[in-house]
Amino acid sequence: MTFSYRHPRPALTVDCVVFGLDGQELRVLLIQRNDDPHAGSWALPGGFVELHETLEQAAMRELQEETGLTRVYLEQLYTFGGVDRDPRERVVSVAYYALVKLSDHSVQAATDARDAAWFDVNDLPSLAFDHDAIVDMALYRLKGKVRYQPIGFELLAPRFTLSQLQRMYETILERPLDKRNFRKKILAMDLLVELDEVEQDVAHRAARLYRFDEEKYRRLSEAGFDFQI
Amino acid sequence: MTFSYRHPRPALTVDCVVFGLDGQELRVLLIQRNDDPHAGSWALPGGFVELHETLEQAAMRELQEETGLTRVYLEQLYTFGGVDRDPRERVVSVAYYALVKLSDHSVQAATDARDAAWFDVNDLPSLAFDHDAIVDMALYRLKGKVRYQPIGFELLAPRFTLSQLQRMYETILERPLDKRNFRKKILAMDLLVELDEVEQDVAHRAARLYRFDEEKYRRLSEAGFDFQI
DNA sequence: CCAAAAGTGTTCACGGTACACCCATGC
DNA sequence: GCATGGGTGTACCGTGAACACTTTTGG
Repeated sequence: MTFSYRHPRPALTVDCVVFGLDGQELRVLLIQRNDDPHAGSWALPGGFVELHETLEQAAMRELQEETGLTRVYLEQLYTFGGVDRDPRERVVSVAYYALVKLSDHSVQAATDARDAAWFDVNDLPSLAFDHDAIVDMALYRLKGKVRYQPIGFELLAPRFTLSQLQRMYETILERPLDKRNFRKKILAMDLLVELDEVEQDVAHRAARLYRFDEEKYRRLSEAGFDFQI
Repeated sequence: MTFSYRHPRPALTVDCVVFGLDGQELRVLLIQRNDDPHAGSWALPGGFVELHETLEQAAMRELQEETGLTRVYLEQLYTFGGVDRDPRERVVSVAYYALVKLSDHSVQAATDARDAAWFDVNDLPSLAFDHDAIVDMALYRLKGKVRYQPIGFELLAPRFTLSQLQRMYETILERPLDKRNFRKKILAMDLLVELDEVEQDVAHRAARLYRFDEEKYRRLSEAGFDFQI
């Protein structure tokens, strides 16, 4: 079966840059291509947009199919429309970036998938198509956005220590932050809820756990509050 | 002649939100649709992406064809992929926003075009498709971006007074700025070149003219300088 | 001489930054 | 008892915000 149109059309795809935080490293989830072009190369998960689904739904579906991931934080990044992005034909791709909690078991499974793997963002293989440029832009966006929107929490477990939170910012921003100033500032925003729990199984004084109060953040930001690291 | 594909494809279009500054008003350029759907409605200029052109080239071409505009500042905004955006079939649209100098003669011509007109951004007719949402997002982006990137100059004549510059920011940000603080801050950035000219034909003390030093801005921002209003 | 906008400095409050030591825990 | 990170306060400085009068020019 074929589909005919009066004018030629570009193919439309979505591609996802999935970020995860592994200790002190920011990682990106890549899949290994089975088919040409670029068979064997690493590439971003993604695929063709179906007629019945929105772009975001397409991105979610491809992530699920190719990496097993569900319920990730997803945000549109940019649409790449270079004429020669794909050697076969004209393909326009709407790129998304996603933030996932590597503490989730669902992600652990994907990590073991034979054709999907996490790579240190500073040590990526060269990627198929223009996917290097897409990753670069995603990283740039993440670095910018994490400072004035509380999206970084999407990379952490629901309960975290202040040190983990600080390490997350240091990793993404690629610069050290002062411990006392960081705690003063983040606690002054009054968006963290101090839990009655501490870290377990650490070989030193156990740190207090906190969670991010999303509900309160929503209320405050509607009232004009500006998150800022 | 028809074009056939093994899988169905969404149509791909570009739409442009063109902003211009007319004294104290921020305006948007709209065109009146000749054909159904929404014949007679006002809509954003835009149209189908051809295979041989990039998305940005498509946006430029449509602007030229429908409004006569050339050499505008153009930036990708967002890609709208709702399933029912267009009643005829699935259409995905890459939206751009543009900033133009209403002082340009080329723009004056477009203003007179029988089916293109400038509207006060706070008094728009209801628009075809989801174009209201596109304008809303463009406005939101403009308000955010103008504060930390010197794109506002794209709305002014090449030579401008400090009062005109301040009015531009007040119009976009929709809040008054303090004259002395504004001048102190903008001059401290040292990105304006004081010209040996003053305003002409005004019924009061003539103001000094300045121009924006793009070259210097480029150099400084590569060195990490942050523009900020 | 009057109307209209141009042009110009100082003070204060607040937030960012720099900086070092004691504490709790597990081994 | 020692190694490891957890947890805490103060002083200084620079930037943002508030604020009012004199000057220039054309009509």
